[in-house]
Amino acid sequence: MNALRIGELAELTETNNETLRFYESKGLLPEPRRSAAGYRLYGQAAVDQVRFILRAKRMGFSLKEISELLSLKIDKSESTCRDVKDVAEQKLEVIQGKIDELLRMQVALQQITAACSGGDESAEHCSILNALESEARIN
Amino acid sequence: MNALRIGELAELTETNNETLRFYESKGLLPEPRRSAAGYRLYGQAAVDQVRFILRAKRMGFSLKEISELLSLKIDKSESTCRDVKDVAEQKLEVIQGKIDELLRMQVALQQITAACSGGDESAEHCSILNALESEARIN
DNA sequence: CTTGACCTTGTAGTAAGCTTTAGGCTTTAT
DNA sequence: ATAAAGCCTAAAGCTTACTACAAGGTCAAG
Repeated sequence: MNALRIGELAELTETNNETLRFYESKGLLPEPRRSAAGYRLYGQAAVDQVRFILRAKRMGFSLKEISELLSLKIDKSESTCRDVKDVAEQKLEVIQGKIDELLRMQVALQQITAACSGGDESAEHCSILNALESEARIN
Repeated sequence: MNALRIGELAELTETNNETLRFYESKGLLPEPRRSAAGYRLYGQAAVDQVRFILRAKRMGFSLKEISELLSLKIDKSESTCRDVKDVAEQKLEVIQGKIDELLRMQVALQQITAACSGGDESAEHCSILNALESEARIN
């Protein structure tokens, strides 16, 4: 018997009932079959699909993008490998841009914190504040 | 006379009037002086501060985090050099965490896109979809 | 002296991604 | 048998970061 109720699915996938119902309402999860009492009953496919959604989310895909990915998955035979790769490569570019900017800010902050004594004296002349205040470009 | 009106500040910083007023309302920008008619008038400091905000935002800091960064700048005499350095170091940790997370996402996506032919064939066997679908941990 | 661009305030709307609340059945454990 | 735990729906609420009115005042050009 592998019929899961929503709470069990939630636990297995480390989400919660409300989020699962929300995903269903957004079309990210198909409407499951119901018990006599109207309880949602899920099988393994639902577990897989929720995990798919969560993995994609961790990759930085929005729910909208995920439903695009899911429709590629469903339409498998309709879409090409190229379609799928394009979506992923676009994501990679965005990620690279964010990394670059963070690295630049990191270097800048490291430089100014290195120049700071970090002592008990008033921050009046603290080099970090001076650096943030001044025109001195941080990147 | 380097007094800028809000539209000029917006243009210089590539934002818009509404966003600048919104930032002011959130305390990210100080209340500027006003002309006789009540128009906001800004100087160079405002240009710098808006650019600071936008840079920090591009780095992935939320507006709330940015206002913390800015408060370092403002509380000068209240705090010691150490206080300031502590906050800056905390921010560095946040930055490092974001970088790490993005790097993990990047590696995972690179691996699966590398394995994908990206060709015109049906996505039936696309390795990206398989990777996302399968139990196989991507990160 | 009026047209149009630009400014003011305040309020409301938007989008994403949930979370909470309310009121009411169902199932399970004691 | 009854109470706790779990499920149901519908709708409202929340947070972030804007964006868009509405109704009006100001200013430079022609």
